[in-house]
Amino acid sequence: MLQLNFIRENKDLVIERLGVKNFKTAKEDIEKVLALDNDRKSAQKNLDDIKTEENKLAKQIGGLFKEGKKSEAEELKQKTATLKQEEKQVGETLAKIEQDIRTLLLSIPNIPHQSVARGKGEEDNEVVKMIGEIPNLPEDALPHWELCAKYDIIDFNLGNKITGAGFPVYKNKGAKLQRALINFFLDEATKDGYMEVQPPLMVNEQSAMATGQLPDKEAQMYVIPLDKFYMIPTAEVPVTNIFRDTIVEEKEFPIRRCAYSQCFRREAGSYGKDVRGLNRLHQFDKVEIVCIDSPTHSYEQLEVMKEHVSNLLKNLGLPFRIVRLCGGDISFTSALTFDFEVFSAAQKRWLEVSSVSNFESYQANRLKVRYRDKDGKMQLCHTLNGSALALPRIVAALLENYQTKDGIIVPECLVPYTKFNIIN
RNA sequence: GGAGAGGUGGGUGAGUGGCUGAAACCAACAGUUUGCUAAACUGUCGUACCUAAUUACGGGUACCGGGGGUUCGAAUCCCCCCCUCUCCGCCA
Repeated sequence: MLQLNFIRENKDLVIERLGVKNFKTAKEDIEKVLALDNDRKSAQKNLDDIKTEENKLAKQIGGLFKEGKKSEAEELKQKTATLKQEEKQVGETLAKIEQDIRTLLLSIPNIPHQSVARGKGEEDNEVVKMIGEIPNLPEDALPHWELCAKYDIIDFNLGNKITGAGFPVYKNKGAKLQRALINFFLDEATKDGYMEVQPPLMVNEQSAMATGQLPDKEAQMYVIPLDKFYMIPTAEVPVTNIFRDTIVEEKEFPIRRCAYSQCFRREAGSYGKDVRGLNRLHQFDKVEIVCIDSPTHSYEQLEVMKEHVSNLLKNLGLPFRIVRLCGGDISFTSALTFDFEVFSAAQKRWLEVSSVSNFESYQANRLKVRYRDKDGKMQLCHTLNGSALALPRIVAALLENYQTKDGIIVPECLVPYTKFNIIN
């Protein structure tokens, strides 16, 4: 969430920038939260004064008891009764105000970076780069779901039986290809300085809150009701939460982590061609990279991460484009996001395979990840993350783009991992 | 799942109702000493919020796993929850 002090000092900017995100109630909400904060301050002062008085009296009473002046002590005790009542009242008022502030702050999205343009949605995103050649496939080229059946490498019907739609079973070379991609991505991330971690696949409420999945995206997660756990929609959640409530050293920057995890998403409201085959699944594999750095260096890190993702796609030989998300499409918690989309040549569609974002201090404020700056002051860190990469759509593009009449050619960089160079 | 023990500042660890925001030690930082290193000595050494002030000397409040209670007063007593350890049970 946004820092209240920042909002107070940059009120107009915040309102203007929230407008870019099409956040309708920006002006009211910001004014309301500042008004509530003023109320909070006076209530706080009030409460502190009452407590000061109580503390003084308590000391006096203690002293009187020691001197054996019982009756005087009893007299003072009477005085504390009214104070305690006041304290209770003011305390309740304060607690309510604080709760209101928190609820309101949680409902206000992050403000977008200066480079983020206004826009309604996907259609207003800006393509900033396009790399690679779009392959010329013959007219009878098959979409990946048909290739999966033809070579018996991914079985959607089997998954339907075992669990339901969106939970495919990978078989034979399909399963091996998955494993190869995961290892390739992890090795590349390690080479670029990301320490590998294996996080839990379920998280508690606090973790989901800290990275911003809760409260507003609860419907996108699978919930384990008995234990109040959430299946992770991305490794971003557990990996970023590694740093929750910690103070890191400036000399540790940039902190880089990578993790392979399976991701679980309910994808409520998706339909049609979007969910065909591997295009949108409820369970999928992904390697995630996470970075934590100081506010002065976070945007450099964003570039470094974009470079990492670009290199992966270049190695795989997939044509891709980098898209800067507009205000209408960027996520609630992000300040700046670049999507990477590969061209899936048989479907003739661009598929999002990575999303690289700088959250600035928005997540860090909930996470309480801080560092001490040069003046010894506590500062919130900036957090960033990106997919590197999400598997299913990569697989879809690989299958479609590399299909030949003899089978599907495996890109060179993967052969050391798959130990085969064609799927037939 | 059952029984017991325990959770204190960056770390170790003292503290069972007021003199404890918290001893001591270690680490860290600054300084003195020194040809250099080490040692020794001196000082600093939590966070958040409120308030005063305004670029610097303050005052107050809260926080000893989390929440609630008893009390004039709680790290200390009581209740609930979470976590860790030991033993038993179960199990990959």
